[in-house]
Amino acid sequence: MSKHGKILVAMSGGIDSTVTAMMLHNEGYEVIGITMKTWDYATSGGNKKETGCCSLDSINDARRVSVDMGFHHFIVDIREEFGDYVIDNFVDEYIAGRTPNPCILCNTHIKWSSLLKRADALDCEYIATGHYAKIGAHEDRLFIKKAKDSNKDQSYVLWGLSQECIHRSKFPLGDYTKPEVRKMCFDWGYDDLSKKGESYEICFVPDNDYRGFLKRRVNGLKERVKGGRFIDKKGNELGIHDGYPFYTIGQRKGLGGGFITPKYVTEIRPESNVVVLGEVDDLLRNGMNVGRVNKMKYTDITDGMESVVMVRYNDSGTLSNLYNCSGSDDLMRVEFLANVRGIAPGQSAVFYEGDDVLGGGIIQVGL
RNA sequence: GGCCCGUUCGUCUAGGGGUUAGGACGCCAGGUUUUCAUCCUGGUAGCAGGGGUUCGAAUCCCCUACGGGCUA
Repeated sequence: MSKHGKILVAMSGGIDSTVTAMMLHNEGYEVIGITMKTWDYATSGGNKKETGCCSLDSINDARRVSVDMGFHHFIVDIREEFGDYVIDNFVDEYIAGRTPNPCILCNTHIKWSSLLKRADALDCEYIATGHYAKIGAHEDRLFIKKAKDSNKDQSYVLWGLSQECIHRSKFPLGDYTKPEVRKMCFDWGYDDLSKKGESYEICFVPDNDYRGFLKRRVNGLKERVKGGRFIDKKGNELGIHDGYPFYTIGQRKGLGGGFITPKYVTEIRPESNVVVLGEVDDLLRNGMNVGRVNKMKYTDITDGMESVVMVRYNDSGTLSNLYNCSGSDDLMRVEFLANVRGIAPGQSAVFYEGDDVLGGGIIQVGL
């Protein structure tokens, strides 16, 4: 039998997950591929693109690669829980005037739990994914660390993983750069795959038009919210917009012209269907409240602890002090040491200590 | 009814005889990006209309149209 036992690998059919599976196979694991069906792609058309987690033709691609490499392959249908949890939350958040990150919600509440459930059923101790991230240890705790390839680092999207999830996860790509992964893919004979581009749509919004998705999903939404007002911070009307759910804090494009400087969305008021526009500097905040905090490296974060905090994917991070909020153990206040632009409620905040993830949460409000 | 001033990309504007008519905002297209965004690069587009003067007119002159200001 295999040297290390069985491991369940989440496969999308793209470069990253394919190389992950091959690496583990070469290390002596018995690889079992698994692909999640999160959404009904039947009507989406034949778009051949890879994405970080799920893609349109992922199921067919993943199955083909698995069969080719001699792995068992399973498909898990999680459409029901995915729809109930991720998609409903996605819609509710926009209706509430916030900006959700469905991929993170899926990671922390759907993907890992259903993978682990399958791992148990298939007698696998570990699951593996193609995320660019590493795992570190501190005393008896494990935590996520930034990947070797800082350009591809995906530790940000993993802040919500529980200790149990991390203990049973492996991220083989964390020690490699994307070019190295591409080369491995090529060297192992998958030259077509190695040249594949990447795509970035939300898996359940294949045309990349989340506004259109919301309109189709929520009956009467388009008519109900259209004709709202753009105003400036003094209350002067600047124009008419399509409806508050179709904007996000910090957004610049799609606001119409006629201004001398670029305008940005600085505030969204769902109750009055008003979107406030302002200058770049109007987006600056010196702190924020973060809810649903998951602590990772340490069991506790002491008040005033320094951390570099990311407020969006690909944000370079800002040195900050962290404070607990009395009365709630999953609510924290972050004070930035330099002003930060575009704090969007609903997005994730992730706290770093060097490369190590201290924890993260959902932004409630900028201060 | 006399006498002045103004009209340049969709918008705000630079330019006052030889410019590929420059910039900003918008828009479009690429790039970055497992969310939404930001950001970077590139592109589209204009001299109100008609006559003159000149080798040459966005620029000088005249008329027309449309906007502002003193005066009967």
